[in-house]
Amino acid sequence: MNKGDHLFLVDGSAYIFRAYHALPPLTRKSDGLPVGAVSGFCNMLWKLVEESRDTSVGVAPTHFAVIFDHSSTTFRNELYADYKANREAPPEDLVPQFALIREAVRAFDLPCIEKQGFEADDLIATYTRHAVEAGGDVTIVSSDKDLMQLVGPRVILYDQMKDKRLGPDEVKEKFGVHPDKMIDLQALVGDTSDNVPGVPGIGPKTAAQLLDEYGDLETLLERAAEIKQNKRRENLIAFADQARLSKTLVTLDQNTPLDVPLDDLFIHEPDGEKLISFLKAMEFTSLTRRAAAQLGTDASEVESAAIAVDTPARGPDLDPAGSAVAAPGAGDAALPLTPAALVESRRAAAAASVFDHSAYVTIRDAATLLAWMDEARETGLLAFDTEASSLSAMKCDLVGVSFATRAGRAAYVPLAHVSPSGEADLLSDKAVEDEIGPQLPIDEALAILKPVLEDDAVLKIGQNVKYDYLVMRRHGITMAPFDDTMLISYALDASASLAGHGMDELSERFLGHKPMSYKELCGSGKGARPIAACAIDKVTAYAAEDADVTLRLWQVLKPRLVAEGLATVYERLERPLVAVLARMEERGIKVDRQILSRLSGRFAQKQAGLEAEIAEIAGETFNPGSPKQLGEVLFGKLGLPGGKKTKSGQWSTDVRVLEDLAAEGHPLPRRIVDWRQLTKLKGTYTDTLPGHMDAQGRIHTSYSMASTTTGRLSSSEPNLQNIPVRTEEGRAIRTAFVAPAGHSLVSADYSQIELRILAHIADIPQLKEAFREGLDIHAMTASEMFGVPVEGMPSEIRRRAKAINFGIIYGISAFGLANQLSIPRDEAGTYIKRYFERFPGIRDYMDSTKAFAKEHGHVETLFGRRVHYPDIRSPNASVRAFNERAAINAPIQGTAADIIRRAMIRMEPALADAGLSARMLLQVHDELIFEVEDDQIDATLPVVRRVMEEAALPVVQLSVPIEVDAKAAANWDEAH
DNA sequence: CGCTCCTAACC
DNA sequence: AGGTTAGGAGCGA
Repeated sequence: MNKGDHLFLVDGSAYIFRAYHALPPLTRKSDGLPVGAVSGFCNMLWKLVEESRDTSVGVAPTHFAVIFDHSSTTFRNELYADYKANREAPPEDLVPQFALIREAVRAFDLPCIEKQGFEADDLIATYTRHAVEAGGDVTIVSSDKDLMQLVGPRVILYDQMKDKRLGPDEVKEKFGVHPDKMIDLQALVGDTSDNVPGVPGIGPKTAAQLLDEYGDLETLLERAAEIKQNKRRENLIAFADQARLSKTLVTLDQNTPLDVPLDDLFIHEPDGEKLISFLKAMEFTSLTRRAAAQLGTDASEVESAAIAVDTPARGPDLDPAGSAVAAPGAGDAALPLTPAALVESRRAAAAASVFDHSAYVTIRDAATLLAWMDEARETGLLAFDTEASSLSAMKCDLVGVSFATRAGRAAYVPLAHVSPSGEADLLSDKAVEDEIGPQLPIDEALAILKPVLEDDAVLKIGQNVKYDYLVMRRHGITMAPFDDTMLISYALDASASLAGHGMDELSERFLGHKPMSYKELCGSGKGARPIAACAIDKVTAYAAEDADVTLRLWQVLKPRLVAEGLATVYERLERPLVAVLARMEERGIKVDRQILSRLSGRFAQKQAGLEAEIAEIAGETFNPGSPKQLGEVLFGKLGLPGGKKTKSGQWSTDVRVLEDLAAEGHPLPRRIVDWRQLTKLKGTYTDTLPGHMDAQGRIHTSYSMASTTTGRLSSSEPNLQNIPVRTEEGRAIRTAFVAPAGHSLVSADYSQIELRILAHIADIPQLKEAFREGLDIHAMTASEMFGVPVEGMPSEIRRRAKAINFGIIYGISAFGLANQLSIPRDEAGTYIKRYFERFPGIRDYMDSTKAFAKEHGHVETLFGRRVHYPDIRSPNASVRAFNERAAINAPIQGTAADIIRRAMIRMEPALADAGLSARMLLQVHDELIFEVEDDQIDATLPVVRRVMEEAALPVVQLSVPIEVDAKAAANWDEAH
């Protein structure tokens, strides 16, 4: 190659996929051979060759090569096993075309280059380097951003589809960095399609900005501590090595050994006959005609080539019917069936999962649905998932259901899909059916599903079953029995550092597979469409995949319960609660709209008054809701002494700061505090709750069983576990929670449950004694610590002791206690020391819990619930300390959570046995709320109290009494 | 539009 | 200081 020569390098593999996806699927030759991608490839290549002859556009090539990936594993996999790990297997009908495409390149008389163990990109990089060193120019035909790093004064990238040429300036414009910084940029951003990790939270824009500021990746990583934004700084520090690894992954190898030297890529005149004969064999008539005309060959005189195609035999891991994950019974039978062996075989099988969307079935008639239900009866298993119009189980409409009977075998039944064109109202039913195909009438489909969903002999498997359970209940079906993969995962792996138990996450973790996302299906933001208006074949792929994933997750996770000794936790504390919570959510609690609206009005008035005063005092109108603006007014304009700063360096304006300022006599902070409280009450409660009411005036919260680490429930949409109680104005909101005529609300709450549990677990004689005698526990603590008699104790002393008691439960620190009591840290330290002297059992408990957690990586409640704290071994002292405190708290908080769960599970049968109609509505961690017929109140209270007080029995007999206060009243405020 | 930060409601 | 959910501000894509 000489100066002035021009090398064209075609990224053949990228070309193939573009050709495949650009063309309608399943283009076949007359004998059935799929050739769609070959056709697209030939057309693109032909066009490229034609264009490149036209010297008016660019420089005509003197050298030319088409370069392919050879194998899926390269040297990069040695650096990083997961490289390209989430690449899906190529579509089935594309596989036989790979060989044909290489044939095509040869027919064009062009060099066809690939090399074992190297990616096409590395070969391209190496040829590019050789060409540039020889003084030539290079055009790389590809749009892959991985190749941008090669762009330079003599090297451009050509996107043939878009007819765009990218030189250094265009790269800079597109990515914000020059090509020589592309590698650093890619290392930061990562690449999901190649599974290059990058740094989380850094996208192309941020990366470009950071590189612009710091110059290059290494400098950036070294100086990461200077970055202002919290999350960004932490990620850059935590993932620095990951960024460096990413950099080596994305850096192309320019020194690949070449089997074909650069000079051999010299172009020569194509052999017309060879090309025409190939094109004829492929039955590409129009391209044959064009090529014949251009090359001056008479196509009719050329014999069609004999093309031998080997369709590779499908390996077992490509079998969509799913030997990938063994069906229970079949694949497992040969194993020694110890729990651990079963777990291991399932884990290995699941990790090798292959998903094939094209194997999923859309069911549009009764006969097919019946046949699937027969299959479920045979296997005794049915993974089941409902698709509905929203995430709110109590409000949504059913759109379709999907299920799987074994790994890889899954189907979707569309039930209420509408026209994607969005003209549902204008179209007749007939027109809709013509557009989207027939759907089983919803009643007919549910009638077929019902006997199986209610069949004792068929285990239903779901992910977050409570949702599906509720949706089906609203259609008259009560699912049973069932397993819930989310709850199994929660019982197994509840952890502070591992994120969650959502299906996508579990799938990636256990199956190594990223399922189609809801966004991918329906879009997001403005472009989002309801699932009912999405193309049914896409919904089939999505929904059936969910059922398939759920089934496979169950196969991996369920055996772990026994192997890890958590079956009891799952079966006694998790699974039975699903239906209990579902019924509570279904019932909802009655709310008086009038009371809320009156409160809103009152709050609004006060709020307006305060706003006027605030503006008056500040001498300007500003938004008191903006901590930023408020900080400027208080500490800038008014020059008040600023105290704390927040993590991001702003002045803190939280209650504590404002209260302190108010104590110093300035009128503004007090009003801000009041304004904030009113705004909170109004915005979060009185204004918002009415929007959650149904036509009957009831609010149905949704409980999450798997979103806390400790075993507590959480409540959302709306959160009914944080309804105000502390202040009088806040409590007024509780008066709006009422019972219907002839009924009252009963509130029953455990008294000091966590402290009692602490007294039991840590075995503290004085505490246990005090609880047995029914003494004031905080006063007793104060008396022990400060030597003050309980009689006539100043309230401040008791307050401090109370804070310490709570602090102990929270895994006390001098810092935290000092903060809570607004006292110096050394004083708080002295308190803690004295506490430990008085109650040495507490220190022993804390030390042994920490030691246990460090050794095992988890702690346990009295009922065996496990909470994992892997980070308790962190080298970072503050991370470690945080995990230690959490590990101390978890057995206490978690045991309390277990106890109330047990009470809830036993409550309904106990009430029924007593012939009572009381209905459990809400749970607020240590409190249960019921709706009770007025004439049954006296009979109900003792039953409720007894079930709650005896909930730990017979598994655990606490050495302190458990006490429950229960009261009936017209509204929640008075009952509490 | 979506994310982070700050604040605040609860046990 | 342990465990949560929610709303508004502010910012960047």
